[in-house]
Amino acid sequence: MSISSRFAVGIHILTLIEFNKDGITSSEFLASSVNTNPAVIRKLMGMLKKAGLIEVHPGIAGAKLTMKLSDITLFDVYKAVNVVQDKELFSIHENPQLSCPVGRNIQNTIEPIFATAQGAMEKVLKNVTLEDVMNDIVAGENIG
Amino acid sequence: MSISSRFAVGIHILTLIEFNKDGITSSEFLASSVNTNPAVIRKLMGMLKKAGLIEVHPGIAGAKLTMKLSDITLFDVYKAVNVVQDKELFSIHENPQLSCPVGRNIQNTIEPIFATAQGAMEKVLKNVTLEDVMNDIVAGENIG
DNA sequence: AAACTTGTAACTAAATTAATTACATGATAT
DNA sequence: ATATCATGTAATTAATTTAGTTACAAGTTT
Repeated sequence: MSISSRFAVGIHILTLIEFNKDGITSSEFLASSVNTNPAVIRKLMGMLKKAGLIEVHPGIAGAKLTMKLSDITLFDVYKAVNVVQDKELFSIHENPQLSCPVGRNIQNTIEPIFATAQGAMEKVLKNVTLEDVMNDIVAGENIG
Repeated sequence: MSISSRFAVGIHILTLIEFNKDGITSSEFLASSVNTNPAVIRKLMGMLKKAGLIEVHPGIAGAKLTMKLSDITLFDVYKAVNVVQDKELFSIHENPQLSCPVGRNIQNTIEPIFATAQGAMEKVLKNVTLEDVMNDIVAGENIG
């Protein structure tokens, strides 16, 4: 199964807020670019706000970033939108048979390997900032 | 969301087949160690067989590995049990608004980043063999 | 033929996702 | 102050996936 598109949409939201920084970026505006329902966007905005990435206020139209794009990594977004919990990218079967040598050791053996694999994936996300994403979008505009 | 425990169970199955190589490793035997239903195990056995990792025959009790543990990586198991498709660890929202600069570039921008992150995770799995897993299980037996 | 095994299909309950609708609450402009 | 518009949030839905369960056909052995 795949990691929720909340992550991709979260990146989209933050990038577009910056792209539209001189205008008002409402949930409806974002929803139209993402092509989804404004309520979906508002739920995500709530998560991004809770993580301290954006500033939004009830009744006041528009969201703003709280930091520079270069200070926000994809890992920050990934954590903000809650798509994968710590050490839970891979699930391990519960209650193996303890009277079996394999059954009683498999969890302890596998867990650190899975954690390492998850960590390697997350490290890539830590090394990409929203500024990198923005630059690529702008380049796509100029070349494509 | 998490990657299916089919992966962890697949590792369990293969390791136990080797551990019990002088005996007969039936789906019922495996199911009791994993603590699940034999039909679940047989379905996984079918996947492992299709991937060429084990040999099983209708009507004949027991499965055997087709290779040495040191020749099977966790990545092989991961692919065999079909838990994550190529370039699909992360899902990306479909149909963003093409009239928006961010909407029309976000997919192309994000895709390679996600592929890199997935690749980093999978690289870890490629660098661990079932022999490593077995050694850790044996060590757990001797120390723990 | 009886007993046992693998291979598979059909069905279930639980969990998650993404979308949708609805509405309370907050802010603002006329 | 009231109409208007935005955010915040809850409830509901359909679709998908998972893991388990039951059942049974087909192959093998004794």
